[in-house]
Amino acid sequence: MPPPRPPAAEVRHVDSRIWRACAGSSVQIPTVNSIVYYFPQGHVEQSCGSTPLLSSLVLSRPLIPCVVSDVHCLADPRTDEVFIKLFLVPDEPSRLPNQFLDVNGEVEDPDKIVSFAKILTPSDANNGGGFSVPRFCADSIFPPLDYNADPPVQTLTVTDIRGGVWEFRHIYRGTPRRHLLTTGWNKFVNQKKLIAGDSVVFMRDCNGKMFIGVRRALKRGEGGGDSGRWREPTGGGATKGDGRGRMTAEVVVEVAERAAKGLPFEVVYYPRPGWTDFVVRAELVEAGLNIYWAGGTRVKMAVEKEDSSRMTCFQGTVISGALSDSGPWIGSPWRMLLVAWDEPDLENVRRVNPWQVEIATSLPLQSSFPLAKKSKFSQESGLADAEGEIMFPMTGLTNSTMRCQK
Amino acid sequence: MPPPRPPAAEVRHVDSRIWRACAGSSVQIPTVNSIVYYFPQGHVEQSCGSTPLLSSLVLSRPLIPCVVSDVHCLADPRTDEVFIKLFLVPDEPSRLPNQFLDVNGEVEDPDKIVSFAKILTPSDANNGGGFSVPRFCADSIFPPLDYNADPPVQTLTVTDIRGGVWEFRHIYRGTPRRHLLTTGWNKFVNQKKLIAGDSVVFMRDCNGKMFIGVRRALKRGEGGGDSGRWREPTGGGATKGDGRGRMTAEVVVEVAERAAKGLPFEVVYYPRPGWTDFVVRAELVEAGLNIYWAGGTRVKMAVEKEDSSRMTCFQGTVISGALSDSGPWIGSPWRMLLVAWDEPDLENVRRVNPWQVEIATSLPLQSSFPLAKKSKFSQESGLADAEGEIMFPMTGLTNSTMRCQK
DNA sequence: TCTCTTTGTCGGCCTTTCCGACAACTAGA
DNA sequence: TCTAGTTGTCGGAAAGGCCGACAAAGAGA
Repeated sequence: MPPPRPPAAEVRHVDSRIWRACAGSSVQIPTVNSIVYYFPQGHVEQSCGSTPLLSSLVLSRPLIPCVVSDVHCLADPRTDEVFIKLFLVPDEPSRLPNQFLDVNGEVEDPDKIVSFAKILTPSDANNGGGFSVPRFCADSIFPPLDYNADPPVQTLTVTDIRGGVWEFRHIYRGTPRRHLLTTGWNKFVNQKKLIAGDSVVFMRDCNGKMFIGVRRALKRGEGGGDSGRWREPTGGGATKGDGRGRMTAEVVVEVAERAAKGLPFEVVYYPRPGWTDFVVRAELVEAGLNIYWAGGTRVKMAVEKEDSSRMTCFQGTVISGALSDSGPWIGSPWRMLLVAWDEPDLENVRRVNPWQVEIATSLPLQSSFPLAKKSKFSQESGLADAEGEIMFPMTGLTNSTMRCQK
Repeated sequence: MPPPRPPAAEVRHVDSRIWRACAGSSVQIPTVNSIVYYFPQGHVEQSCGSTPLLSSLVLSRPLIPCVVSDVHCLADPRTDEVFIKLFLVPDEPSRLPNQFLDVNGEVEDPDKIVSFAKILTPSDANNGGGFSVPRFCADSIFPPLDYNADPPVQTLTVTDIRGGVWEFRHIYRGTPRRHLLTTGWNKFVNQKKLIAGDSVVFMRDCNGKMFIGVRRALKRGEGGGDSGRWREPTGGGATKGDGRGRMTAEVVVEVAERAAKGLPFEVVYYPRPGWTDFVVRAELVEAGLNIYWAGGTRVKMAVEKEDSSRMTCFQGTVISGALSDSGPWIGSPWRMLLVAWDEPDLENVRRVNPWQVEIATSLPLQSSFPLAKKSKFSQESGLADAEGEIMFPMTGLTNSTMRCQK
């Protein structure tokens, strides 16, 4: 087989199903012509550099209804990170068709892509060449092994987000038996410059063709707190930070100005775990704002457990829930809820958006929060505190199960 | 960079300059609309299987003038071997434009490709991963090394004939210092299934872009004699023979019949070292046939030294030189010359074509046979005896120098 | 809390490949 | 024939990578 081809230097358009699987099943892609709200305040949170100076016009419009005129699913040609570019036209909300694609929705997609993500352990990323394949991944994504063979082994041919083809030897061995990727894995790790804490996503489409994507872990300094259990404790050569995924303050100012003036504009969104989306489906926002968030209201929110790959539903109590009446953004609903979480780990994520939480019912939690509704909360499953610092990562195993703790 | 891509299964069209460098600088590509002679007798020599039975029509036309209507420079998708497909229309010779492309011609091509071929030693092909780079190759083809570094080292990015990209680490080290390819080389050898005796061709175009091609050594049983100094003495797993490059007797019969009837036809020619071309520029043939080859005429011919990569010019004396007056091909000029070579190694290549030799002058040999005229003899630099058996390989170093021995 | 399953990590060992040393060979004087 | 330069081959050494063993962590009872 021929050797590596030089990667195309330009940004690459990605199949939206592959894109969604790479971004994580919790990310939603707005559909063209749907109605959304753009929150310049949330946009500013994700900018890098000094806090931008915004005009009074922008500050007077904390949420701007828009029609989505186009959606580009893209991948960074250098890092393989997926991101999305939204083309938005400010508009008065009207009841046009308003829907989000939803990979976990009730409507079964015949072209559905199954996927599985795993955070790389140090053994996966650093040691001489192996990847421990979780059983569920081997069973649900990889082609069936011949377990009569000794040892059972196969070669996987997998396409990455740039169209590059990789081969991995998949073997089932050891005592106790486990699935491993050996030959070819090390090359992939080195080529993609993966380190412990990054994730890989294995995907399989309806034809059995396999794909692989990567998700970079958050870097130190880019978000608050240590972003993963395997992240290097200090940045001794492990920091790869480059500001990617952050827009400059200047760009945000320009975008917010255009939006406030009613001019068409574009925004780029990197589906980083822990980043709160600043373009949200109008329906969802309105539902959140129609609720009177009295102090003492019990709420729940789906997040990642810090030391786990599973999604967990935390509960808390609303302390206050009124529109901002001070600071630059008077009347803004952005992070209007102040919540006291039952879980002490969440103490520094007390300010959230109303559409990120759901009122906790007294019904059994499992049934009031079925798996099929996971996506309802997924787009805001990352949290940030009032300073926009990220508190914990969404490590995003796509096989994550939703469970609400008592 | 992305990993191996599966090779395209179809035959690949190749840039004619790359093609020429891979085939060896001694091979000429006829140009479209040029006049050539087709020799069915030479075509038969290269067929495999039983000797085909030819009609009296074919036998009565040992050389057929044709116009070249199209030329396809191609590469075998499996072996990377280059070959050429000629589309020929039988015609009476007329003085149309008649020229051959000539890479070594006097006219300097601004897009010229420089190339260097080397026969793989066992160390190059078998051992763990190294390739000894001849100094001339490193100096003339590779980008300049920084000899201040210790050791001087660079990574070469090289495109193969299928468009696949390979990387080789090029290092200058050891005592005494020499150029080596290390990392990446072994993968290339394994991928291309190269063995000692095969050749690789390094090329560089005017933009500095590098290419690599392979030339398979002749296999035992496919040609006469041992075809190389490093070829395995017996076929213990080393034989890769598959008849490739040989047409079946049936195909040759069909082609020859069409040609004799004046119908357009196609021929495929593999530029294997040692194979005599059976489609020859008309001008060259006519010049050869216009000479009266009296017994005793001293002639010289450029061939490969058996134990060397250099081209050498051998001398001999014509014993007889008349058109065939017996056998099936009455009146054929094919291999009409019987020569007694000064060099005993050539004893079993006594029958050659008139256009393969040149009358030896008494002038100093070097000056009567300048480098610029090498190509004049290049298309017949391989030899075959009366049975069409190949006597010695044209190992084809493209930097070969021409020297006539005393 | 106990047990069973899953999977992260380690040291051992085998394979690959990188290296300088040496010697064979060639070209030129 | 001699000499200087080039390059093929070898064995040692280092690195890479595959392996089972063990144990830690997690899930379910």
